[in-house]
Amino acid sequence: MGRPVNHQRRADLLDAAVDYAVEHGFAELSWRPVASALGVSTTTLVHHFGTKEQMLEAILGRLRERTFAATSDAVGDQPDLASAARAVWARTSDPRQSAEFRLFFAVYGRALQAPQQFVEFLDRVVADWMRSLVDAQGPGTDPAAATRTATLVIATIRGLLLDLLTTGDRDRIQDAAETFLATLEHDAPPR
Amino acid sequence: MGRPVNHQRRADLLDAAVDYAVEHGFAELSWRPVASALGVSTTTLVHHFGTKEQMLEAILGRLRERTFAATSDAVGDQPDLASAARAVWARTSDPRQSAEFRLFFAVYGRALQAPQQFVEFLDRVVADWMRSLVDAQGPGTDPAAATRTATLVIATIRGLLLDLLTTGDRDRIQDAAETFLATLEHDAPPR
DNA sequence: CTATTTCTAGAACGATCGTGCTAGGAATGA
DNA sequence: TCATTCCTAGCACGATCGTTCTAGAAATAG
Repeated sequence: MGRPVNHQRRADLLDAAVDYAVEHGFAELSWRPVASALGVSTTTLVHHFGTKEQMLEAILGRLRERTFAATSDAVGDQPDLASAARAVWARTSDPRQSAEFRLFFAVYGRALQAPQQFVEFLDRVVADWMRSLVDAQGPGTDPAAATRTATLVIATIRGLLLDLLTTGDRDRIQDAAETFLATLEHDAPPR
Repeated sequence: MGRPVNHQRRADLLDAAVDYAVEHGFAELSWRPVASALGVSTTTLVHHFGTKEQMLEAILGRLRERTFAATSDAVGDQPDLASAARAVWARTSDPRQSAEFRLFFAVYGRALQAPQQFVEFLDRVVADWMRSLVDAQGPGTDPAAATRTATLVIATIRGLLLDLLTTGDRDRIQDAAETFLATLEHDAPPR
């Protein structure tokens, strides 16, 4: 009985809030500016998200979904880890995603200083990728070697992405990425 | 004429402020709590640092000095890049420095979303290390290869450090680090 | 229609924010 | 000594913060 809950409304507001965060930065998220930009009142946001902490949680959860989905679905289509890593790097280094990754690292850095508040983000920001990249190496791979390689791929791609977002030296970083990807191709068959 | 400027006083306050930031996080830096923790008035901080933006700039500048100094001075003592990278990683992954590196990444993420405000940090956070690691490869190395290798070393170490600060899985990450360092040793002599 | 629940807005609360003003003690040169 | 400059503190200002309260419009079931 009564008016039914509109879940789509919350999802739309959340997506718009993430867009706002991508544009204006994670550090400057407060009810009033966000509400103003979204064309609603602060009360509306409070109604749908609860407290500000919960809104931040929702935003970074949605952001993690976005960034993971935007790059990980290419992994499944690749025959081996080297191809998968190459596909991930291609999508990761896409300039059209740079704003979203900037927000990603802003959230990441903040989460490292408030682990109890962003526990889910920290739990999944590495683990989701580990799972995906271990799977990409096939069931025949030695688990220890697969874990080692996946760890290295995640770290290198994120480190290179940090460099790219910092300096914008695409040529230099792409050169280094090629070198790394080449080692994956040569070492992929565990000899 | 008049009372001379006490530069040491500002330096001491700055160091204490960095300590506070390391402990309490970069996101929660405001005059009053910092002043209270340091046992001074907000007026004193304003007098020595000017605006809050200038204090943040001073803090992250000092932080970058600290983190760079704590790890880079080992580079000069090493005979080749592989040894240098190994020494850097050993210091970087030292648990006693984890709080400082957490702050480092918090600042880094925030800087990526406000590049004009943290321009000096972004200019130097990669460049200082590039210089140091290119030098470590000796004058005989091909410049392009040296740049490529230095880029990869910086990215990998920072990516692995991110993972370590996130998950704390020291064994897994150390294992991946060893693999990476081994490739440096085998490829170091440009054959 | 009525009853009930959701959605939205506006106003107001106390708290905290950065900053400016005022003023007095501390340390120097003349 | 006196004049000058630095250092420090207390206070107040306007702005913004997260949150709560009140109330009306919208959408459902009966």
